[in-house]
Order: sequence, then C-alpha cells, then structure tokens
Amino acid sequence: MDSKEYILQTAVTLFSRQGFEGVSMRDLAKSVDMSTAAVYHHFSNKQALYLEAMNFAFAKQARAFDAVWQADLSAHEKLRRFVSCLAQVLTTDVDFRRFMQRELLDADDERMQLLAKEVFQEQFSHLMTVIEQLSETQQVHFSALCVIALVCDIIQMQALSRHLPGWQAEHEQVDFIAEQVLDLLMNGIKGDGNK
Amino acid sequence: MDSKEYILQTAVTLFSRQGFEGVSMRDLAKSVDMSTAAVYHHFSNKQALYLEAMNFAFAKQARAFDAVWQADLSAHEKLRRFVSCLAQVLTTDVDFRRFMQRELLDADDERMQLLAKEVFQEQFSHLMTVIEQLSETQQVHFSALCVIALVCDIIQMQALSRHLPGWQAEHEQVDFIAEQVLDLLMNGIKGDGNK
DNA sequence: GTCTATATGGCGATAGAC
DNA sequence: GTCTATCGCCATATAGAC
Repeated sequence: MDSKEYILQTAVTLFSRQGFEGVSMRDLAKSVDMSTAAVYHHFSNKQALYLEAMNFAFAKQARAFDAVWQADLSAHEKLRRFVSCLAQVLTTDVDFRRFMQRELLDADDERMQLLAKEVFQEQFSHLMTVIEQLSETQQVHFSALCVIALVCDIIQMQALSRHLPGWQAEHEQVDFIAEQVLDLLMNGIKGDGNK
Repeated sequence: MDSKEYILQTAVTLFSRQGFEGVSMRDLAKSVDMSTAAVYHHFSNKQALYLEAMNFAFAKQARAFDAVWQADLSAHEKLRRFVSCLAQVLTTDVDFRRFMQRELLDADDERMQLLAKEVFQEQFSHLMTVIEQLSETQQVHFSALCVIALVCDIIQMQALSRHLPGWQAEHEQVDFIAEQVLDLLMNGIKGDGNK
C-alpha cells in the first residue's frame, strides 16, 4: 500500500507547479497510471488530497535544519548555517519552494496558521535567539523575518533576475547566495567584509 | 466603449486573487454584469484577456516611481525613497502585488522576459546606479536584487508572520518597514543606526 | 455591443463488477 | 484496491438575432 504515498509524491509535484485549480483528478490519475476511481479510494475528495500533499511536502523538510542549531556553535556560525541550509533546501527542493510560495498566496487564515506552526515556528524561534545574541536591535522578530525573506525572495526571483542587467550565472549558486546574504546581514550594503 | 477597460479592471482583481485557472469566464462575466458572449466580443480568448489584464495592472504602476530618482537628491536619499515607494505600492495595490507574485510562479520564460523589460528594468537600473554610489561592492546586480527581495518578501509574508512569535501590529506599517529595511541595508543586522 | 441559446468537452465524484 | 462506465455540472467558445 505505498500507492498512497506514490500518489502524494506525484500530487506534490503537480500542485506545486500548477496549483490546486490547475491540476485535475484525471491529470493526477494519469500521472500515477491509475483510474480516478482508484485515486478516490485513497482520498475522500480533492481538497483532502491537497491538504495531505501539503503536509507531506512540508514534513519532508522538517528535519533538514537539525544540524543547524547545535549548542556548541557560535551565534555567528549558527546564522551562517541557517542561511546556507535554507538556500540549499529552497534551491534543491523546487516543489517545496513553489508549494510554499503558493500557500503564501492562496492559503486562508486557518491554513496560514498551520503553516506557521508546523513549518516555520521552530526554526523561527531558534533564529530569533541567535539574532538576540548577535545584535542589539529591539526588532528581533522583524530581523528574523528579514533573514528568511531575503533568502526566499532572492531564489524566487531568479527566473526574473536572469533577464535584468548585470546578471551572472554564479548568482544562482547556493554558496554564492549564502555568502552574499550573510555579508549583507553582518555589514549592510557596503559589504566591507571579505572583499 | 469603456466596457473593455471595466472588464480589464475587474479581471485584474479576480486573476490576482484566484489565478488564471481559478477564474472562469462566467465568473468574470457575472462580476461585470454581462454575458460571456459580450466578454468574448472584446477578447479573442481567455489567455489573451489574461495577458491584457497583466499589462493593464503593471502599466498603472509604471510611473509611481517617477519622483524617486530626481537628479538633485543624494544617493542615500534616493535609496530611501525607492524603498519607501516600493513598500507603499506593494502595500496599497494588493492586486498588483499578488499578480506579480503569481507571475513569478506561473510565467514561462517569455512572460518572465516581458515582466523584466516592462516592469522591472528601468527601476532596477536606477537602483544599481545608486548602489554603485553608496557601496564598494562588486556585486551591484545582486545587491539591487536584495533590496527588492527584502521589501517584497517582507510584505508577502505578513499574513504568515502574524502567527509567529514576537509579532507586533506596527510591523505591518509601511513607514516602519521602510525604516527598518533601510537600517538593515546601511548597517546590517546589528542595527546600530537610529536606535 | 449585447443578448439567448447551444455545441463540445472536461470536471469532481460515485456505482458496482472483479 | 483497482477497474469501467456514468451522472450531473461547469468550462471555453461560437452562432445568430437584435
């Protein structure tokens, strides 16, 4: 009975690329080489399938960050690892990234709350602790948000930035992104760091 | 014959909220109080209507940035105005923001090129010039991308960040966002600026 | 330019055999 | 657990009258 898992895996890919309305149960059934009736045997309706697919996609990434917050690292090193890990995950697992972006657009408040609790909250709390150690800012929540926003949107905008002046291929490499983001976070736009 | 414009205006709102697949020609026709046949009189098919709606939404914002790059301002002041203006536009015109996010997700390379040329390129070039004046970084393109990414994604993540620890209502005010982003850009995460 | 009516096909979901 | 067949509805798009 890993039909069900196979369906979920496939659904994640399809939903992340074409959205809820853009994927029909027929499309999905064809992709997993089954009849629609067989798919409906595993999920009560399309909405339920979508929610399970979402949880499935997010659960896979839950423990990608485990190595980041180890107690015996400096705050600076923790931040470096987090930024690097986030860039890595978002670049590698394109389905996850697109699913997340789509949820940010389409989710109602209830699903947004779920996303916050199940996917973000733990990492966000760790990140806030690290920022408190590194900075005197009173805007810890906002600073943490900035870190995540920077990494997410840089990767999200890659397909666009390719067509803007000054683009270079290395701008899309994970290590380059992580290094530049960290430099910006530590030194601001002046970038007097390692250059 | 401003039926056509009225249809476009309505289409922008619907498409930005529910996406291409989520809006039927019937929905749209009902929203503008016409028959679907009347809508089809103005647009050859749904795809063409979508593309015209996209151009319509983006054209409205083209000259929102006119006051930003005035020659007699300091580079720092230009940057401040750009960040503030961008935050203002994205907060005020929710349809525009969502449409842009959706295009970043759904557009193929051709539409991405259009988006780059018609919407971003001019502002992006100005922004790169300003960054060159403010900074010694060799990564001007990347830094410019960071500025835009920061503002866009902070606003995009507001609905989520509401459910994360440490959130405060003032985090969603345009002036607060602009001020904090500028501080981060100039001083990094330490935020030793005006605090 | 707008309508009513309709052609044609895809949609979510179910019934019932195996 | 999977299939074929089908229900009832909604989709895009068009024909032709006014």
